[in-house]
Amino acid sequence: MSVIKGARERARIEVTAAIKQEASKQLAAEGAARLSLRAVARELGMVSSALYRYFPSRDELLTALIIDAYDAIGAAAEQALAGTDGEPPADRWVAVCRAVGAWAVAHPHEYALIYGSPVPGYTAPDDTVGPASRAAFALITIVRDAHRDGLLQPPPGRPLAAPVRADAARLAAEIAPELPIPTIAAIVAVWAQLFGVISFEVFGQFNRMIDARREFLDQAAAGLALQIGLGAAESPAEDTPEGTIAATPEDATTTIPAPDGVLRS
Amino acid sequence: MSVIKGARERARIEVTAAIKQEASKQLAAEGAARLSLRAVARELGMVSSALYRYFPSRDELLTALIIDAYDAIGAAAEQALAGTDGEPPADRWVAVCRAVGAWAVAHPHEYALIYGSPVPGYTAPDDTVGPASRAAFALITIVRDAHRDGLLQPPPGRPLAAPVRADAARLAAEIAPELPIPTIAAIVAVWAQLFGVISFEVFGQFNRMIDARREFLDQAAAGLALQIGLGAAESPAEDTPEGTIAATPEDATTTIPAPDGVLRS
DNA sequence: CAAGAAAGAGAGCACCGCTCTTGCTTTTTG
DNA sequence: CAAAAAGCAAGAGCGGTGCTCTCTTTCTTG
Repeated sequence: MSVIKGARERARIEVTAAIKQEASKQLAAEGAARLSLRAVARELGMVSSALYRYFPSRDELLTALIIDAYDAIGAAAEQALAGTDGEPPADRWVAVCRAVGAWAVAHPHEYALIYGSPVPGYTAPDDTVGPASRAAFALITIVRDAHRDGLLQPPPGRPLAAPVRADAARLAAEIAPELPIPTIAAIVAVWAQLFGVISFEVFGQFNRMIDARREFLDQAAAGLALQIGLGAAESPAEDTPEGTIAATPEDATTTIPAPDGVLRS
Repeated sequence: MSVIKGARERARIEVTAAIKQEASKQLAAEGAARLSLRAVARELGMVSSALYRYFPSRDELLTALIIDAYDAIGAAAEQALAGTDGEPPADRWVAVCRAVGAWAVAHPHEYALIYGSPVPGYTAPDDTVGPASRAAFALITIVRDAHRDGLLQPPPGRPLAAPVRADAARLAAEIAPELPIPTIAAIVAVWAQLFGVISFEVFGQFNRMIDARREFLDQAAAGLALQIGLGAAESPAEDTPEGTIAATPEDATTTIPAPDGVLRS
């Protein structure tokens, strides 16, 4: 099936990739609102109508970029996860949260595309749900591992209301049957909350409030771990040595271009 | 100063209001992306260029709508707060969170305008910061009251990293000097987390996961209260009677129009 | 009342997404 | 192998957008 079929097919693949790449470039530079089919075509030296041979509409192009973005943030999460195999669950959790946050800050427009405001009522095409859950699965893996190793405490807080419990039970059956129901509910809540913090950071809601963005996210992530029951290890003094958490070297390119117009969102 | 100055001035005020109202209507119906100056002008029976006598650009119009939205969600929070005077802090907290969430669900496009994705790097014009903080102040009021009444516990979790502590201390001096620094930091984190949950709900990220939206938000809100140190009252059994929290009658119009195109965001 | 400021109307510019038709090339098929 | 089919680029064009400029009318004010 995956044999090369001929010059035409190969060309199609290449052109499609080029379009996606140029679109991705413009997305990163200017944001989804300013992404223009005509501009992409112009940059590629083709006429705009030719582009419709490859993507039936602008929305379809953006959907492709959405999938890429989900994949990228998922890959960032998985990569961070992979580097933390033996560590205590809370540390692994914070590491993955930090990786996700760093990706978001480094790719604000892509992040906005997937965790910003879509048209409400829009249900994502099924192609997106797979890539979309990669990041979530990375976090779930930590919890499952902790559970396997007997390091998972029950989440704090009042018992679940019945409908929430029902939802969580259904979810548990799908993704992690061995985990306690309250833990599942806590994961979902904490997952949303993590993206609340990241969104506020990326979207500038912390602007005149928090300067120490990285440290703040770490702090919040640690709090979220606690909420799931990924308690600090037995020796809380050793838990998170300041130097490790608060000052990682790879600061990289967190500066954002800061375009002109506000909105058009 | 506020004396009426003449027919012209009065007309200007009225026309400005009419424009804002029509724009608001289109925003609610179609979303910010589809809000068009020309359409607003058309609906008002004027020509599009005339509209520029009142708003110098589309962005300015949207900024006005942003302020309105902040005011509306702030008013919703304050109104919910006002009805909970004698109640235990955790209950008040949940009530305000629920009011904010209900407003967001009822006005998804307006919510997206203020808590969705702006252009990153955009710093809001100073006109917006006042209205923007109304909702936050409502939540802070609960914490201050709890503190005054001796009902505030220190927030759980590890001690603050130094830079976070510095940010929180600066914030504390501005808004609530009597509160402990860790509490301030916890409020900021929890505030962001709350909007994470609400955003996931409004933007459909919970779509195939959580059906019991309202109960889930209550559950999450209760957890957030815990994180601030607004512990459950002394009698945890009486804490949140199922009927009160889980099933409020006013379900109202939570249905979202669900437009066609996905994105254009 | 006349000068000046404010407001509306209209034309026009440079974009946008998208469609349709027209030629040309590659692939498939009789 | 030639003919038919399918894929592709190009161009023109449609209706829409935000925004600017000029011209005329209307109201305010010295």
